[in-house]
Amino acid sequence: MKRKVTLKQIARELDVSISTVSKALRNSVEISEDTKQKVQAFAKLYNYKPNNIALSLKNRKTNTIGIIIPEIVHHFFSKVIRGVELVANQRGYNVIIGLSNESFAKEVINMEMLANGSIDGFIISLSKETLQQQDYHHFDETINQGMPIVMFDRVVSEIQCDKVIVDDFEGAKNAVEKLIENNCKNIALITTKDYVSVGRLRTQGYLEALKNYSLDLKAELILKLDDDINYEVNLDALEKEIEQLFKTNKTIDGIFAVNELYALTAMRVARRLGFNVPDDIQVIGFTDGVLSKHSTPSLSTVSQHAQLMGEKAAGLLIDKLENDEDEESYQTQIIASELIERESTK
Amino acid sequence: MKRKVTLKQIARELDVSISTVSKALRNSVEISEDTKQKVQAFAKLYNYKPNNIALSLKNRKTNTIGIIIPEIVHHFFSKVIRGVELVANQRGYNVIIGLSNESFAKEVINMEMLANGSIDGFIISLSKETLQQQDYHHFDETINQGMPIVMFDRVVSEIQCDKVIVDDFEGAKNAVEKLIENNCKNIALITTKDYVSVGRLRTQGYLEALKNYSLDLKAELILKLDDDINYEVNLDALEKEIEQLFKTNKTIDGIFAVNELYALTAMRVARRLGFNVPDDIQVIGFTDGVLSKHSTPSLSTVSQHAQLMGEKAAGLLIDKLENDEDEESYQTQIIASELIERESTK
DNA sequence: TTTTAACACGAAAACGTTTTCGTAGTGATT
DNA sequence: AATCACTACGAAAACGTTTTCGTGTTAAAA
Repeated sequence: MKRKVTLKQIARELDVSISTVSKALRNSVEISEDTKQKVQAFAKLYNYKPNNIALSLKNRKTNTIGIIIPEIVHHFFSKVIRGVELVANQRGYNVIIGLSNESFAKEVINMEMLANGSIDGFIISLSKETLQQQDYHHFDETINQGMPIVMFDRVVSEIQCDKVIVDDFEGAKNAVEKLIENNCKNIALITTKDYVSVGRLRTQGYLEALKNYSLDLKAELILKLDDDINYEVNLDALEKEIEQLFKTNKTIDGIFAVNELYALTAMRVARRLGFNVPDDIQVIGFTDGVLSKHSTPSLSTVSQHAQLMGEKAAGLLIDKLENDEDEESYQTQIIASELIERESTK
Repeated sequence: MKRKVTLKQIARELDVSISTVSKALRNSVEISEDTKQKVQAFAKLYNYKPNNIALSLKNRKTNTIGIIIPEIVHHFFSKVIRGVELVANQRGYNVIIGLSNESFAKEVINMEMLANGSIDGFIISLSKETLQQQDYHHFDETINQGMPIVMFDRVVSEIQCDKVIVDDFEGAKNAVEKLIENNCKNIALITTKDYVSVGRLRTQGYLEALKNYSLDLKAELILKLDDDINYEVNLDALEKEIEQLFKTNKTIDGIFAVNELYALTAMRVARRLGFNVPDDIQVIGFTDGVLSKHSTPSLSTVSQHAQLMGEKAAGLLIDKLENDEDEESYQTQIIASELIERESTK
C-alpha cells in the first residue's frame, strides 16, 4: 500500500526543488524541456494528482457546494439534487449533502459544519421547523461571512439571496381552473397549515381560480392538515381526515391537493366510498412524484420540474461564486409549472 | 461583509502569538487563566471557528466520506444515502455524493475527483456499465493508495473490500416459496439479464424454491429483460413484453419480479387482461420502493432495508478509518430481507 | 546569593500546493 | 575585461491549523 505521491517526494527523488516540479508539471516556460520531460514522466508513472485539500487551502476555494434539504427519500428533493449535481459536475464542482430532517437544530448544525471552509456556497430548502420558528439567524450569519446562498422551493422573503421557486400560485390556479372548466362545481382543497409557504401560495391559487370563475368559496371544502404529522407513516389518520371531508360534503366533485400523498389518498378514499374517478370526482395533485404516474387511475398533477430547479440553483450559485465582483443584487428565478393531465381528470 | 476570523487575526489583535491563541482556545494548561479568558471571549465575540480545510490538511484526514451511486432519483438509493448520512453525522463525518448515472466513465471520473484528498473513504454501488464491462481497475488503484472502500448491493467478488448486501438469494427463495405455499402452480419470473449480480442471485433463489417444492422449471415462464432499456420512460415496451408473457402462458397464477417496476407493471397488465389480483394471480416484487405500498392492490414485496444497508456501510467504513492498524481483513455483512405481505398475495 | 523548578508564552515545523522573487551560470555585447 | 541579458532553477512565503520544543521570568529551595 503506497501512499499518494506528493511534489516533495518527486522533488527528492529527482533531486530538484519542489518549485521546479510544480512548474514542470504545469508546463512553465521557466523549466527546460529536459527537466519537464523527466518530471512529467515520473509523475505519470507514479500517478501523481495534486492534493485537493492543499489546493483548497491555498486558493481559499474548495470547488464544492453544499446542499441542505429537509429529506432525501423524496422524489422532489432527490430530483433537485440530481439537477444540482449535473450542473455542478459540468462546471467542476463537487456536491456535499446535509439533511435537516425537517429539524431547525439539524439545519443549523449542518450549516455550521459546512460553513467552516468546507464549501464555497449553499443551496438550501428550509426545514418545516425553521419555517415555523421563523428564526433565520444562521442564514444571515453565513451570508455575512461572504458565503453565498441560493434557496429553492421553500424560501422566505426575510432572507436576501438568490432564489429558485416554482410558480405555486399560478400552478394551483391553473389546476383548479382546469377542474372548473371540466365542470366541477364543488372543488375541495386539501392543503397544509399556512406556515409552509408553498402550501399558502397554492391555497391562494385555489382561491383565485374560484374568484375568476365567480364560484362561491365554501370554507367547509377546505381541509387544512397539520403538516407536523408524518402522514406517510400515519396513513390511517390521513384517510380518516379525508373521509370526514367527503362525508360532511356529499357534493364534492373535484379535489385539488397540494401534494402527492394527499391527492393519492383522497383518490383512494373517494373510490372506497363508491365514487368513480374521474366520472364522479376529478383529482389533481401538486408534485413531481412517482406515485401519480403509476397509480390507478393515474393522477393528474402540477409538475414542478424539480431537476430544472436544481440545475438553475446550481447555475445561480456558481455564477455568483465565479463573478469576483460581488454585486449585491439578488434574483428570484421562477420555474413555470406544468399541468400534466392523466386519468384522474376528464 | 467580514471574512471569517483566523487565529492569526486574533493573535494580532490581542498581541499574543498564534500558538498562544490556539492553545488558549483548546484550554491548554500551558496558558494562564487570564489569557485564556481574554482569548476565548474574543473568539466567541467574533464567532471564531477553526477552518476545516486547514485542519484536514494538517491532520491528513477530511472527516468526509464519498458515496457513489448509479442514480439518486430512486427510493432504494436515496434510502441508503439517508442511512449513510445518519451514521456519518453521528460520528462527525460529512457526506459527499457522486452520481455515476449507470455510466462507467462517470464512475471513474467521480472517483478520481474525490480520491485526491477530498475524502477519507468510499461507499459505492457499481454502475450497470461497470458490471457489464467488468473493468475494476479504478477500485484497485483507490484501495492501493490506502483509501478504504465499502461496496453495497451491487458488489462483485473480484474486488477485495468490505461489503454490505441483502440476501438476494434467500429473499427471492422465500418469496417464491410463499407463492408456492399459497397454491401457485405456475410461477413466472420477471428478471434482468444476468450481469446484474442481484438479478442473477434472485433468479437463483427462484430456481431453488421450485426445486425445494419439486416443481418443474418451465423456461417459458422466465422473462429476462434487457436492463439497458430505461423502462421507467419506456413503459409501453415493458408492458408489451409482459403482455406477451401472459398471452403465451395462460396458466400463470403467480409472479415474482426482481424489482418494483416489473412487479407493478405485471400487476397492471394482469388486471387489464381480466385477471384478479390476488385471486387469479398473486404477485411479489423485490424492492424498498414507495409504489408498492400505495398501489391498488398494494404489492407484497421483499424489503431490502435500504436505510439499514446505508447505516451498516457507513459504520464499516468509519470503523476501518478509525482503526489505525490496517488489518487486511474484509467482511461482508448480509442484511436479512423481509417479506412484506400486502394485498397482492393471499 | 545561587540553583532549581514551575509557569507562561513564542518560534518553528509540518500538512501540500502555487507563485513571486532572487540568483547562479552562461554566452554575447561593449 | 567588464557589462549585459538570458536561461534554469531554488528559496521562501502564503493558505490556517496544531504541536513540539525552547526560553525568559519569577518564586521557592539550598
